[in-house]
Amino acid sequence: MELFNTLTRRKEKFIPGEPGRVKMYSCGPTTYNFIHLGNARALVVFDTIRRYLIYKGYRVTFIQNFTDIDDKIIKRAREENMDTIALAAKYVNEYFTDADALNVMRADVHPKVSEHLPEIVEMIGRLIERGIAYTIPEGDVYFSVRDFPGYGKLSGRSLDDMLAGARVEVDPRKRDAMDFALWKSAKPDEPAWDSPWGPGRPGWHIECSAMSLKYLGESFDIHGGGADLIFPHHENEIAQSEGATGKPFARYWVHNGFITIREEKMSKSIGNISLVRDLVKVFEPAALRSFLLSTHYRSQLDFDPGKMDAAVKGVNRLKTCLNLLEEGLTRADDSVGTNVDLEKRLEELRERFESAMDDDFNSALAQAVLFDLASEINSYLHQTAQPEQGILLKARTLFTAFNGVLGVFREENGRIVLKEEAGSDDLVAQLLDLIIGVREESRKKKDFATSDRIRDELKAIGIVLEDTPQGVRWKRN
RNA sequence: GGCGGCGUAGCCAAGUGGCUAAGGCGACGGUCUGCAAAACCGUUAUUCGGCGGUUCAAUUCCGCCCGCCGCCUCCA
Repeated sequence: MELFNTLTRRKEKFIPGEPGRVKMYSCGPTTYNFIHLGNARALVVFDTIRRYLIYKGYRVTFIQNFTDIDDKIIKRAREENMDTIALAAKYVNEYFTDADALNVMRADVHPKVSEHLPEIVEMIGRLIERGIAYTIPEGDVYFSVRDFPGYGKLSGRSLDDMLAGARVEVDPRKRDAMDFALWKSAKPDEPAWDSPWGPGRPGWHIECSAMSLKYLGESFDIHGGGADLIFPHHENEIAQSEGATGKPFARYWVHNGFITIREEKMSKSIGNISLVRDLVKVFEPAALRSFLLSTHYRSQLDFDPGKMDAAVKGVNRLKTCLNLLEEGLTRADDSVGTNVDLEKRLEELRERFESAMDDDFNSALAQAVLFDLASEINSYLHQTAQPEQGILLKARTLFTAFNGVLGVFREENGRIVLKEEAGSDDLVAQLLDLIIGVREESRKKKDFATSDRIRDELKAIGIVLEDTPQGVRWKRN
């Protein structure tokens, strides 16, 4: 298995620090709002990577933090006249609603900054002791980039380059313009925590260093996040962690590309931020997830409602296949001879899927294999009146295995579930049975005017009827 | 200014120094159907932005040019 490592800027063979075990950390959201499509991409990308590692048999420990202490939260809380912790807690809950909708697995631990102040303070103290952080009279603590030799190694730039291109006004209290805050002293009405340097709050970057250290140790395998985090966030994390422990931090750095909306950068000023909350009202999560995985994770991905059509249709094709497969199983026979040819092709599909994912998690190619599997299944079912049970079960197992990695469809007890919502289903089903029965009578009498009218009008309210040799099928559109 | 990416069929999107350039959507023809739908079968890039170079051979490597985009500031 190979993955692209931002640190070395090339694909590398993946060798975990401990055989059979993978420790990974991904930067989670700052909880001051609902998550948007860009957050969703990062979530889905790292969830898929994690799922594939599990598929490969690794024991994976996955940590994703919540930044629940932050300037943006303070600002938002003021606007809403809320307590910062309460506001952050609210959006942590909202986060789970959206992440669950996207079929993103929960992390093993979702640590919050607010619950790790002692660890953070401890780490800052260590950096001061080691002489790579310093305090100023106001109570702020800064990291001294000149005292950490490797600064810039992740983003591939030198301190001098950065200074030349710096656009921010330099705080004269810093020793170097690139020094960044580890601890910010509190202004009068800001939330504050005690520390040896006075009341204040942690800087943005130190939390990930402190929490990854606590849950994964000094060195771990994969650290991920959006490409925008490479600098300064991840660069600073490396400086803090390696500065404090003297050990190499994460071995592999994985970054996902950005999402644009209709070819435009997603930003507040353009006003084109797409919230997951709104998107799932329009598109089913399976289609969103399929869309997010239809491009390689490092590439930029353009979201356009029009482009979602292909994803929606594609997912429908997969769903139809799953339904045909289940139907095929009801008329399958276990006494028919084995289909050696198909069995061989299924095995080839598994190999193709794995080599796609082994190659820097090429989910676009992996999805193509899933579509090929659907074609194989449909084709077999089409040409076989009496399908063989064993091969169908194998095909279903394979489909489920692929889906288990891509996470397109929800699964319960190892089986894919397609029903999006329950509820009134029983009544709807009964009414439809009734209507379909009446329509069948018209069809028998060749009263096609009536039968077509029923079909057309059902279609208008979102119910599609399909007449098949196995009877009438209906589905919601 | 510094760093990086991209340009493959109508759209989205993989990919490879030489073997039929994946897959999805769309379109077209056929099978099935009372008609549809779904599914199946087939067609849809002699060609991979342009120009040069390396090579027996380049879409794939190198150079230049054109076009597009991202990061360098809070941001997934």
